[in-house]
Amino acid sequence: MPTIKIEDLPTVYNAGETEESIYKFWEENECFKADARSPKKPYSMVIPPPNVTGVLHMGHALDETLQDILVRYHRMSGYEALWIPGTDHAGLATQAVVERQIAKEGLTRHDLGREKFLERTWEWTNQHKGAILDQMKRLGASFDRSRERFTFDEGCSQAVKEVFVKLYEKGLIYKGAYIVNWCPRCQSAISDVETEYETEQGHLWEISYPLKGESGAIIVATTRPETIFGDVAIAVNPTDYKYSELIGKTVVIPLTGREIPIIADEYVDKSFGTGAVKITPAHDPNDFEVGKRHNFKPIWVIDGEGKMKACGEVPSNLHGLDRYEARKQIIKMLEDNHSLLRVKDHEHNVGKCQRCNTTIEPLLSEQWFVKMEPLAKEAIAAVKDGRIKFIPERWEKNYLGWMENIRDWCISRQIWWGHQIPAYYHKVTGEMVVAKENPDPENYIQDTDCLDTWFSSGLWPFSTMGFPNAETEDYKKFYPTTTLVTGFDIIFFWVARMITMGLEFTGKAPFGTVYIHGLIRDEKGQKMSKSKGNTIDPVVIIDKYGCDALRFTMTSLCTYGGQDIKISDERFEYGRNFANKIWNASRFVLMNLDGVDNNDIDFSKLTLADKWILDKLNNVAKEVNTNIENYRIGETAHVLYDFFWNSYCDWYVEIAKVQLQDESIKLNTQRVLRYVLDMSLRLLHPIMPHITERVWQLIPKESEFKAIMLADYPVYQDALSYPTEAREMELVFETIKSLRNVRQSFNIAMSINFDIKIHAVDDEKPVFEAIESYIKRMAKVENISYAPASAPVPDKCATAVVSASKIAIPLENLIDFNAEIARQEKKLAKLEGERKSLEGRVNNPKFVANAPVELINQTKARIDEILVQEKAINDLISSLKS
RNA sequence: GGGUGUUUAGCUCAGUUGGUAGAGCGUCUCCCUUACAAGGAGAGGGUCGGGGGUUCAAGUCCCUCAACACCCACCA
Repeated sequence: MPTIKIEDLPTVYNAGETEESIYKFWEENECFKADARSPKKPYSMVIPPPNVTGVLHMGHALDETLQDILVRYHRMSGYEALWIPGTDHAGLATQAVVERQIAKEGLTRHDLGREKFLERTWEWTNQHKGAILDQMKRLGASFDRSRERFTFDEGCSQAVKEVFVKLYEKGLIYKGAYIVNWCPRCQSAISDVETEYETEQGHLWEISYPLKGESGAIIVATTRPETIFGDVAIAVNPTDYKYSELIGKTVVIPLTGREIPIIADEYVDKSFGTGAVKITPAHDPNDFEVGKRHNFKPIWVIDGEGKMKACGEVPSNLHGLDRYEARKQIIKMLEDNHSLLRVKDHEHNVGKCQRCNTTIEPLLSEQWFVKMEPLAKEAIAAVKDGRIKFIPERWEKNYLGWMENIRDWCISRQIWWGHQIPAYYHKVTGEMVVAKENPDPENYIQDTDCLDTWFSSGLWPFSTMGFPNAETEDYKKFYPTTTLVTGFDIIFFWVARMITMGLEFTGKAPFGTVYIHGLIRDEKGQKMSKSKGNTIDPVVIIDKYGCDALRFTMTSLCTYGGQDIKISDERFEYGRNFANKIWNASRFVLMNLDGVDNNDIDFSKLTLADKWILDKLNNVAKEVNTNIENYRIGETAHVLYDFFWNSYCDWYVEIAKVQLQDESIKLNTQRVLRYVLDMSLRLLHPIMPHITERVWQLIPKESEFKAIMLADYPVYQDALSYPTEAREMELVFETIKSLRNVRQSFNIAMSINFDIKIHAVDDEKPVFEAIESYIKRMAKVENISYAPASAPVPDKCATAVVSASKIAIPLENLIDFNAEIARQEKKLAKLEGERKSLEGRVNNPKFVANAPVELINQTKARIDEILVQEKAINDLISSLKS
């Protein structure tokens, strides 16, 4: 690396330039590559694979940042850290993209045929597969691209087949006709978790079904009159006296005249609508159940495109009509027929396809399912017995609640892009064989359906490690993974399925900890979405503020409780300013290092301030380690921010400027400055990787280290603990602060130096003498003289009370006595208030009896301290008044 | 209908076992002090949503009410 003159570095940190070159440096040196043969303890993680169709958004930025912090921290803490990246083939989403593309050529996938269409989709996928991971490089993600995987690659496909066949053989996968959530736009079944409910303003139509062979009718309420042709019965509650005489009778469906019976079923709610329900087993899940109980044959009247079926039950004028158009026509027909008695407004929940927001059509069809209950047992046990821990804990309840009421998982999708179901049918006999490979391609054809994308992502933690081969080096070294980091929105979709599949097929929980963070929202707390136009593009933020600024800001907004995070563009100024602070403080230190290339501090020469900052750093290191290990990442950011800015920059660096003037301690001060900077950078590195790496490489070193990201992470050391000195240092701070306070109160410019006289109590005098140089420099004091504590404060003085001593500042022509008296009285009132509340406590016998001794002594000591100060202030006030 | 979360300074939010309320931003003063004005120094600002309880002591534990947010289940 060419020699860089620190003085030539810009005074404003240039994030963009730095980040690109630093990331390249890491990649070129293969810093992210994990070694399966390493003797170090493993720390492993898999990325929640983003969709290949995906574009980087703020949710990724948060998720990837948190993962990267954990990986970098463990890598520096002596673990062999592996983070596997990859992407999800995203069945429906990707297929939709390619379909849109070929639509421009005027083609549908059916025009191309399955094979050609898949070719096109692979082509598209291969072009875009790496794109989102490339974007994630801008986040500084230290994942191992040499191990990059894809949920539809050869290895994952093998894993899927293995799992499918085994589950089938165990009887845990079955095929059957059930009501599924059908998306007429995607033209595929979707699972329960892919369905979202929205409240919609609809109508409740009351339709009269005349009784057969006698006068009278039964009135039925429905929200979906277009399903009328699929009715197989009218159901009433068996205990409903209104209808008891009608049960068993026959009614006639208006418009078609088909005859159906009136039956009794518990399912019917007497108080809703008219208390009578039409039963349409082919198009409603509850009706399907009722139909099954009463042995009715379902009648399909709506097809997979959401259009009225061209069948005998449906009047021919409606054939092929869209369901909503048909509804209008049917209502009109019923009106004409005088069968429609009433229309009421009715608010109800309508299921929507999560992907395209199309209203789903409950449709009876033949699909593949995974029987979840037997699998859920172990998945529940693993969380209950602590093999898997959720952070924060409350998600455990959420997970368990879902698992304990688990429903079978519809895994077949009527799409082409994805893992084709490994079931084969004999062309003639129709006999079905489930196997990894086609037993006889001459005579058998494969099931045309594909599997739900989440089926393959459910295997991700072990399919990426080589499964079904359990003998690969990666599998042996890195499986199971240590932590899984994700948002709560995919606990059911993904986390739950990885747990069930992992336990079933590897016998191990796929990860020990599930760290759930909040979701990113806009400044008003609304979900970010393209349609709302309230999205913030992480790349734009990175360009504007820098990646480290983005990471630091996000991290500092993470709470342990995993609250959602509201962000706006300006919030990132916080991280940018901090990065700039790091940059400039580092520049100062580097400019004053005179080439000092080691941290060999001479401990016999440490000053009070040196010991204080070392003690502080030591405690910060301890806190940071504990915090990260307990997933208190936001807290980590706060601790480091406070230490670096408020302790190191605002106090120690300022003090060091004084110490650097003193030749006898100059070198040691340089070493302390260097050491604390070095360690601070390491502590900050997991959160702000680029700037720390950049600065760290500028620090002169006796031997060339490769990178800060491979350096040791600082830990607490007993040898660096100076609690006594740390407390003594408080006197320095207190003195300087009160002098600054006086300066401000009397409007004395920083350019004007003043003299002070310290009325020191005996045991504090030597301490004041020891810290004179700090006081002079940092409070802009010219001369310091001393007087006995008992001596009266001279006239025309502003006074500061510090600890038990008084400091008098002669202000000749400047003093406004009344202002000074008011200032002191205000301070006195505050002290008195505190003292009284403390005295009330100490005088309470119950407090004395119950409170810890430590607290009692502490309280008493504080009261004594206040008394001393009060006396000092009172003396002052009376001398001012006279 | 069931569940979870939130309510603390003007704004956005921290606050680990109960022990004298914190940060960032914003506001007001002063300052280009030779790392940094994306900076430095200082100030002001809160009866911790309402009510009740436990305790010597409650932002923190218990009960209750209210408002908001979200999740699950779904009634034709």
